[in-house]
Amino acid sequence: MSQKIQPPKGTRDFYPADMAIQNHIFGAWRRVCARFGFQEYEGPSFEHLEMYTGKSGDEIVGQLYNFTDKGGRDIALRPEMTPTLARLANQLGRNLRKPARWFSLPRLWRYEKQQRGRLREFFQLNMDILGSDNVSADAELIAAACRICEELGLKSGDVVARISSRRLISTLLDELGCTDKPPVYLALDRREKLPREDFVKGLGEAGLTEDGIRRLDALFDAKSLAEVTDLVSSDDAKAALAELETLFQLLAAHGVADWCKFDPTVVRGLAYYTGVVYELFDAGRSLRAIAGGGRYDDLLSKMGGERMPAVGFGMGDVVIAELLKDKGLLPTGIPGPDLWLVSVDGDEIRQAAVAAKLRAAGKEVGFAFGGGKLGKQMQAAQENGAKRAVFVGSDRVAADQVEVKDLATGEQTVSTVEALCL
RNA sequence: GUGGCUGUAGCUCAGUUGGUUAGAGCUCCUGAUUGUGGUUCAGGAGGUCGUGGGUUCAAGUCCCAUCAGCCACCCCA
Repeated sequence: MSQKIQPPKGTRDFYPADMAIQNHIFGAWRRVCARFGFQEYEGPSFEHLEMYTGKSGDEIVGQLYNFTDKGGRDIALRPEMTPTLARLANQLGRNLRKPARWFSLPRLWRYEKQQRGRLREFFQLNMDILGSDNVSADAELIAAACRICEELGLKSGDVVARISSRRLISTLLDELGCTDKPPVYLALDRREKLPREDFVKGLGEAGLTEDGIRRLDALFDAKSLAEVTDLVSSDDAKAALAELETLFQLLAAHGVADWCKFDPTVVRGLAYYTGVVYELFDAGRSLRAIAGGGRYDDLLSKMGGERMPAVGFGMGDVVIAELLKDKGLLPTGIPGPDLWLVSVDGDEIRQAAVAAKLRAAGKEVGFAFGGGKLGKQMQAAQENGAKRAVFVGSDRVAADQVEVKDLATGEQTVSTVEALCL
């Protein structure tokens, strides 16, 4: 047993039953994307290493699967899709029809220690809208993320989209005289984890006064947008707040208000977010984030293109599958053919001919090789997930007839191959 | 990268204070059922106890290392 080669750490094997689950999730992703008018794109599964180091610095290399190819090029398996998307968009330049609504289902790789909901190889739905400043685009994506959860059988009480705004925090920090924002974002992101004094100290070093820290606390403790109104005074901050209010009106119009909640503590560690940010979690918070995203208006220009407002989110396949499993919402068994031929007289020539005729008519047909006892053939029909058994070569019916048994109900009827082709 | 827990048949697990041929359920195979599956009954196959080393008269049971899994931290694109 130990001699057998195991799959590499953090990877998964997909047996038919696993693929059925995978296809269940992918199917929901594709259906909702289609309903929202998104178009699918793809890119290479590996890119130049600098595409990732340029954005996040060299320490990112520790989390990449990278290598030098035979031509001496530094290559990395893609750990995320957004840089590839940005590259594609920048290549198109002005030929990109805006706003573009694009989605992709990339397989991604990250060299990380695996845990529940986090593997080294996984899939992630990416939905992005390029070229729209409008908050309607933000709403569109949040609504899509909620609809995907719904499509998979989850209820609004199972999942909550926690929504905040980088812009709101940023403009408030301007008001408070903050000179160095990135460290503040980091501190805010860990507000619940850091000891209080470290939190206060960190903010103080970033130029915040005691009064400023008090106002930040008030923002982070706010349970609704209304509570924030009194906390902001600058025009910029008021505009950011108004944008959030519009967002929630739009989300209500989309019919996903029950799924969404204003939560100022959502900051997201990623530096490139500039506006609305959100994360979807299971209500019990027992798992990692199901999805996360936001507005990143400056990213494409930073990657060498022209300014291009953009919004997007990513939803991994691992966490959502865990949640569906916990909720008992995963399909069981393997998908089988509609029909399973059972040869009564052992005439495999005739069986093959019947199968060919049915298949030509578009029917799904399987059968056991080499015939065998009817009990065995019936068992094979069941094990292969067939819905109906078709007895071919029965002497109980006319030569051109077959007996058809519904495996779920046990009901058996007489028919003909021609009738089954319809 | 740091810390903790775990690793026994294909799967889920039980194995007393270290002591004769390592157990159960499920799965699988065969038969009851030579024209019909899912139920039931009977029988059978399948582990040297993750791997390597050490302690001991004796180790699945103790110690070390290593690999793998789980959990937390870190990180989270």
